[in-house]
Amino acid sequence: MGTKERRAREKAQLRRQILSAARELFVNEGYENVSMRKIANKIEYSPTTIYLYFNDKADLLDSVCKETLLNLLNTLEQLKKDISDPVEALRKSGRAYVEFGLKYPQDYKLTFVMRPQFQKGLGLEEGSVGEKVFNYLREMVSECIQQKRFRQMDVETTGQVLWSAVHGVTLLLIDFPDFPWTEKDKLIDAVIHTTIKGLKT
Amino acid sequence: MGTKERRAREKAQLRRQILSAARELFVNEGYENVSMRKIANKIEYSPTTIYLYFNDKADLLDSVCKETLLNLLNTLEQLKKDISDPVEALRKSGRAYVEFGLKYPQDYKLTFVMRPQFQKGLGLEEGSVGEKVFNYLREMVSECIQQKRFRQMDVETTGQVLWSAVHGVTLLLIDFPDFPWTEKDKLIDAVIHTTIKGLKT
DNA sequence: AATATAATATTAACACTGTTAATTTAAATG
DNA sequence: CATTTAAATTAACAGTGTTAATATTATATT
Repeated sequence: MGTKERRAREKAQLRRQILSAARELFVNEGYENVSMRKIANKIEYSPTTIYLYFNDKADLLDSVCKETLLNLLNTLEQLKKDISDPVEALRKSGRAYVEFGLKYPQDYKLTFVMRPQFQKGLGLEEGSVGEKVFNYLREMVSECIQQKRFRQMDVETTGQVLWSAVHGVTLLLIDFPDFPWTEKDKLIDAVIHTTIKGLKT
Repeated sequence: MGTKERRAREKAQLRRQILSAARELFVNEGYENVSMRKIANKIEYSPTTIYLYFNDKADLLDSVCKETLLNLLNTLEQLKKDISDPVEALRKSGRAYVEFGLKYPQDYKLTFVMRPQFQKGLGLEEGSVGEKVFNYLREMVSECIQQKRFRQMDVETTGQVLWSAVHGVTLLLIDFPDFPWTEKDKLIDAVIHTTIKGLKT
């Protein structure tokens, strides 16, 4: 009686196939310039088939973004293991965050800029992957404050300040590639260093 | 013989009319959701008339953004006059920048996020308004460094760090309005304060 | 094995989109 | 009034997201 399971597996597989085609197109050509028909062509199905697996184009975007966040979360949690000093861990995490954004610039913009524009519910709800990412940040910050390495500002605000800094530099580097930036690595380090210095006791 | 001038005036006026209709629609409904036909309806002309005044939709976006930048520049330069202390001026400018973004969130996103996506040339070229805005930042930062109020980092990097911080917090507040942010003013102050503290000697 | 049932995929259609080319209307000049 | 020039319009094209109705395929039942 494994037919049902097999069908479910097959369905899930096509779903993934659609998702990966969508991601590739979104990333390469931009969300706006990708049509359902293009995605359908890529997977060699009719356009309407997609609607059997996703509600609409925004839902497709949602699912792509969810994957991106999971990806980011994994990257960050890999990193935490090897570092004991909380400030150093935060520094490295900040770097990893920005580098992730620059490695997958379109994914990053899709997730943190486009998605909120199309899907009002911000994707940081209870239990969401987005929330997990922010919780990761919370924990690290909390550690720094508890160990009195940071001045006694509340965890939330401190975390949000850090997020602002890395989010800002990531987007600027993505959106204005032709701007005469300081050497990229130097700038990223300067942003993180400055912010952390500003947070210290 | 003033007919020629009158015609030119009329032409300029219609141009402005199109521009302001476009801005209003872009801002209220989002660039993507505004069609040329919608703009045309609003000004009670046929859609194709717009093409006599602008190359295409992206050009329209460009012109709207240029106005926004001019608006921002004015806001900032107003402010500079009344403040002698350069660090204080920078702090106030940062605040004004973020507040400008929050006051016209759609304009801000249009200018600093959407536009670069649609129009590759970043709008910060020689002589552009965008360049003027960044020059404003350069000058203030330069003052702070010369007066040894900031540590001796190069002006470019320092400016870019500041821009990252204010850009980041502005966009986060715009894009995730439902996130449990620290009280808004407190967060903005924290971002600016932290960054400036991190830059000090 | 043939048939009924359910799951899956497709075709056709709707009301839109940005943009171009050809045409009409209006204004200014001779 | 006639002619030239400028401005605005209509018609059209190829494309969009999405829905409803239809066809096809695979499973379950007799």
